[in-house]
Amino acid sequence: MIYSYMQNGVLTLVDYLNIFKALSDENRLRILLMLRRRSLCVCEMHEVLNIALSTLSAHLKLMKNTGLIVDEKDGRWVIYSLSQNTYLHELLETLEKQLRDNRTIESDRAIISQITRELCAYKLKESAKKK
Amino acid sequence: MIYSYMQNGVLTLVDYLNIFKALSDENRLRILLMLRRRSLCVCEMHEVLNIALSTLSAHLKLMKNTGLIVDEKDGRWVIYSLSQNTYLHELLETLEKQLRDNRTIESDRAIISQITRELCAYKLKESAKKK
DNA sequence: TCTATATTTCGTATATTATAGAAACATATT
DNA sequence: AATATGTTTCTATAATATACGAAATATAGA
Repeated sequence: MIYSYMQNGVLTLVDYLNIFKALSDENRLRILLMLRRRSLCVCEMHEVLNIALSTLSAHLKLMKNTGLIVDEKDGRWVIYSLSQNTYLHELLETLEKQLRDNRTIESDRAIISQITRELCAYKLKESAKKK
Repeated sequence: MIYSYMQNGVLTLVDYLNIFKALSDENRLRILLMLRRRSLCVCEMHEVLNIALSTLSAHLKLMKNTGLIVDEKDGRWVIYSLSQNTYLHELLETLEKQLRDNRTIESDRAIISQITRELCAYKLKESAKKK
C-alpha cells in the first residue's frame, strides 16, 4: 500500500487522522512506548501484552500502514522498530514523561528489560502444546 | 464529569487515549482548526460543516469532556473556544502548517472569516421553516 | 523435501462510535 | 405569560474497531 506522505513527505489530513487513530488504542500506545526502549519481535510483545497473536498482528499491521513502525525479518522472527520520525519520537518522549508513574507502562518496561526472543518463543511454543 | 487531569494537572494514559480519539475524526479536527482562528457559536460551525446539529453537538460534548475546548453562554448562543493548553496549541499549529494547502481547511477558514452568528442563525431558521 | 516454528490472514462475534430526526430544554424578547 | 430561537438530549441505525480461534503462509533446520 502506498500512502501520500511516503511519496512526497507531506502529511495529508487523512494521514493525520490515521496517526491519531493509531495512537488512540491502549495496546498500540504500549507497543510504541516499548519500542522506544528497543526493537522487539512479535513473540516478545505477545509475552507483555496478553492478547491473541492475531490481534497483536492486526495492531502491528495498522501501525506499519500508518508509518509509525517498520519491520525487518531476522530468520523466522519479524522485528519491529519505531520509524525514523522526529515528531513521533518527540511525541512519545512527552508521553513517557507524563506517564512516568503509570503502573502498566512501568511494568511493560520492566518485563522487556528481562525477556529475550528465545525465551518468549519457547514460552509460546509450550503454551501452544497445552491446547 | 470530573477527569483526573482537572484535579491535579497530570494526564493519565486514558486521558491521552481520549485526546487522540478526539483528534482522530475529520469533523472534530476541522472544528479545532477553525477555533484557532476565533471562537465560534454552534450555528456558525453548523454552517461550515454540513452535518446535523445533533451530530455537531455530540462532537462538541466529546471534545469538551476531553478538555480540548470550553464553552460559555452569551444569551441564547453557546460560544466554544480552544482550551488554554500550550501543548494543544502547539499541536494545532503544527497541523495547520502541514495542512496549509488542504482545500477543506482552507475553505473552512474562508467561510468563518465571512460569516457572523446573526447570519448563521438566520439561515438556520429559514432552513427549518422549509421543513 | 519434510517438519517445526514464528507470524499473518481469514472468518466471525461483540463493542464502540458517528449519524440523523424528533422531542425536550433553556433563555431572550414580546 | 407566551413565543421564538439556539442548543442539547433521546432513540434508532449504520459504520468501524477490537477481539479471538482456526487456517494459511514463510522460513530454518533436519
